[in-house]
Amino acid sequence: MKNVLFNFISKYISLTEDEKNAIDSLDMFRSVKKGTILLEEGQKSKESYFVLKGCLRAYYIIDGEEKTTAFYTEMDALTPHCVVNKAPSQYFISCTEDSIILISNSDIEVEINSKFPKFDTMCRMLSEELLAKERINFDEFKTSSPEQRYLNLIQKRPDLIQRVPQHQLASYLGIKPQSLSRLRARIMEKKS
Amino acid sequence: MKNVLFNFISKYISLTEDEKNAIDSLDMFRSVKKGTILLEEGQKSKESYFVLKGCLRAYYIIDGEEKTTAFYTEMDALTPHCVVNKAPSQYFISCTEDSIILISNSDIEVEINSKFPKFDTMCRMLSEELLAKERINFDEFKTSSPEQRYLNLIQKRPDLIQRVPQHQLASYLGIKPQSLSRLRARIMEKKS
DNA sequence: CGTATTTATTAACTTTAGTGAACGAATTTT
DNA sequence: AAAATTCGTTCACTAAAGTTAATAAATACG
Repeated sequence: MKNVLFNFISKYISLTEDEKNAIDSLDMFRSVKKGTILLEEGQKSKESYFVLKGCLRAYYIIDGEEKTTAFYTEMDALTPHCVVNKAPSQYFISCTEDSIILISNSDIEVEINSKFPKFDTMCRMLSEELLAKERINFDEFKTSSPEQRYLNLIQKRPDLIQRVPQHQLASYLGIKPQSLSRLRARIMEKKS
Repeated sequence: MKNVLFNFISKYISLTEDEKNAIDSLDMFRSVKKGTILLEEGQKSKESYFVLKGCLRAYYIIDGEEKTTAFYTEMDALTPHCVVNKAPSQYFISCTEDSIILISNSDIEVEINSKFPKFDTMCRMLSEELLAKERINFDEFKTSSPEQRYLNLIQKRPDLIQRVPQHQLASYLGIKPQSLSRLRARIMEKKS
């Protein structure tokens, strides 16, 4: 698992042995059981997550209903809004599978970043990249119908359709579970 | 206008006179006329933009139709996907008003960032902030109906409704111009 | 200035999503 | 193992968005 992390980092910066040891000594790896809630609405957390194995889900509870807005899987990084904003979280984050994740604390990050400016650069590159990706994603969502979004998801993240319950996928696609069922039936119809 | 920029920067880092002069000497301020296209589909640009005054619009052309996905106004920063990705742009960026903007080049940014690590930190903070905001925005979009999105826009960016043509707003809200017209009529109906 | 084009609205009709309810299947709880 | 809950699908119905077309208003252009 350590190597998975170092491989990921090496896409952005190169690390010396010293730096690798520094990261190692932070002891950020965590095994979390399916169903564990990492962040709750109203909480002021300072934790960011990096998924090495498994799947995290972000969801709101609006009028008593769960609204899933994001899934984070292998190699996905997530800094919740409340960490950046220093305000109570508006959403929950839970594990949809037994997962191995990296948890970092923003206070420690500040320390590390000032000790190793390289990390600052890496974080900058990573969040610029994630921002660009997020925008493209949003654009695709805006410019397509629920059916197109579903077909697009099959192409881009086929694993999600297997590993995540249908009703969570539905709100991820911005629709109700019944509509997703219907839409899937419609697609099957067309194929035959 | 210079002061507007320095005020913005001061939210993230503090600058010495030397650093201010360094920025100044880059001569990045540009006046652009309404209608100017800053980035075209297929282009490999290295330019990022910061809006001091005016409004930029990002749009795709899909099946011959313009699909507006974003507006950038005063104090908004924008690094197009193609700059991060080093790939041809999928969308256009144009000025919807006479504007004063800052144009920076990614090659120069790399230089500046290595000379003044502070800038690296600022860029990291800025893009982390923008990423968190973008996600919240996307979440709101996903979890609400076109009508709610429109009402939300009135609250959050009332200026846009004034300064931007209706049909561009429509695709920004993920719907057709006719639907926006109808939806507006429906809201008026309810109020009375 | 008048003409052409673009923009916004309205209407009729079609398609698709939301809603509430019912049902069996799967999963969890006891 | 039985009971309870959750999940996915289907159905009938309602509400809202897409589509096509017509028209009026605003804007741009020669």
